[in-house]
Amino acid sequence: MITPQAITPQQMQQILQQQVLSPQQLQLLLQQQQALMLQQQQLQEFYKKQQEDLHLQLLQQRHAGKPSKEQIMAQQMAIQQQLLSIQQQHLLNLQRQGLLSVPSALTSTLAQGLIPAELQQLWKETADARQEEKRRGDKSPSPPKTQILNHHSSTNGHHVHRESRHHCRHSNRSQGAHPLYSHGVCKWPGCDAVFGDFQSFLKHLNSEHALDDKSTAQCRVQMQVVQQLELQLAKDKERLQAMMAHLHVKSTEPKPAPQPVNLVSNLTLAKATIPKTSPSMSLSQSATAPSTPLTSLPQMPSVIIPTSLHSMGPIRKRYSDKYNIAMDQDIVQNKEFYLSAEVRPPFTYAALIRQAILESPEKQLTLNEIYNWFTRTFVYFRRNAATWKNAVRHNLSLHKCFVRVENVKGAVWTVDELEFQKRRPQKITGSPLVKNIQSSLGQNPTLSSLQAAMVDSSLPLYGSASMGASSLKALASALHEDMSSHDHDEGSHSDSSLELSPVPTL
DNA sequence: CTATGGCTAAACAGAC
DNA sequence: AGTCTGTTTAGCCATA
Repeated sequence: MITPQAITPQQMQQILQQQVLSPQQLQLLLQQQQALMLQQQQLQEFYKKQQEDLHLQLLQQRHAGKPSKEQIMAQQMAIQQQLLSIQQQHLLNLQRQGLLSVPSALTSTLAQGLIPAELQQLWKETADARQEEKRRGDKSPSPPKTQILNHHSSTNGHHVHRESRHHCRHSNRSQGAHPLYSHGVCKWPGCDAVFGDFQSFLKHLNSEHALDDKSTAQCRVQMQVVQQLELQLAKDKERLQAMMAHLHVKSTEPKPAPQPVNLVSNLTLAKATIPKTSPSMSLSQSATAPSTPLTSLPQMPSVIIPTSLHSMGPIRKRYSDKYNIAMDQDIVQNKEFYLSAEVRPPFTYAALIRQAILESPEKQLTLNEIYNWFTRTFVYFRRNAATWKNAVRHNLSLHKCFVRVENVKGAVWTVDELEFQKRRPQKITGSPLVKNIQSSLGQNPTLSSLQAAMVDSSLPLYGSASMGASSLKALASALHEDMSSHDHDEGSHSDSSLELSPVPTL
């Protein structure tokens, strides 16, 4: 996911730490980010609506006659293209709004930390964008885009600038052509100061938004926003290409595999709670219940980080024991996933064995029943039986927490919970999210792209707008962290992942 | 660097 | 004899 272009929240935080900014200034930046997120949400809503419309049309078609698969695909592609247009437009808006005043101000000295090459590139991009826009304005404005943008013009937020775009284009010639000035309002991010005439605006711009720490920081943030959006745009373009390619090369439609609910966040959540002694839900109970889409679980964040893949070999990081709430929730919630994907569950054998035993009505199982639980619950354990069965036996013998009880029918295994809790807790340090991604990508370089794709595909179909919002939210969260004290604990690292917006199921 | 935990492999024994 | 169950040891790796 993270390309060299993208800057992680941690890096962002680092950048911001170089600045001397007051909490108020940071607050301003945060507000700005939130406003941008709002815009992302608008995009998302619009897209969702398009999907709903499409769905409605499909239903009608179904009633009317046979649905044409080609038509559906074509419609989906049309929507994808519309989305791309919106994103492109959005990018242009952002570039113009947040960055165009920079060049004049920066000719004197470069702000600390800003690489000249970076700025040059930035200027070039913004200049290109401006030229592009001008050219388009001089010729004919593309009607579909305007239409699309008007589609959600009723939303609030002080960064809604679709109308101003129009206004700009017409008023630019007469009123000094400043993209930061529209409708008598200063369009510098987070400013919104009102001016009667263009001259007073210019005065304001030079005094309030001169080259200082604050403006530089805002500029940086805007750069990040633009970068994120560009990334997103690139991704959506790629997706569109894939869709088009798919339509040309008709292959068998791959069945979307169930995706795991974010385990990392679960664990983080679990850290703040007392370890439970019994499972909250038994697997047998959930087995009879109709399977619900995982994304519909309201309390669950939607970031999905698979820890290993089929034939990836053993993973070394196991989330063990202390996090058994997370564990049984993970197993229950990702039941379908574990049953369809040959993914090794990220728990130790000991934890799994305990889970198996505790799920049984009598809280005791024979060795064979434990085996059965493993194969029943995880596809992964339907292969290499000799290996994992040996490991199960080995664990049963090795750990004092497993107690063998002689029965009339033979022997059963039980769990000594006290002994189990005594075991040394596993600490998860740093940001679990990042660490997890890093470790999983780093373990097998040859599979990194596959894994990246897996992480990527965990995002909802067409959920690109929400993705943009997520990254922005992470950005905002980084800002937020910077505003609060720096002595955050382990748990706070996952805040951004926890706050990621739930994505719509299409 | 050391200790510890976890996984895999394997040898071995006893029961069935 | 072959399989299952259970115990133990050893080596490797990752992490604290």
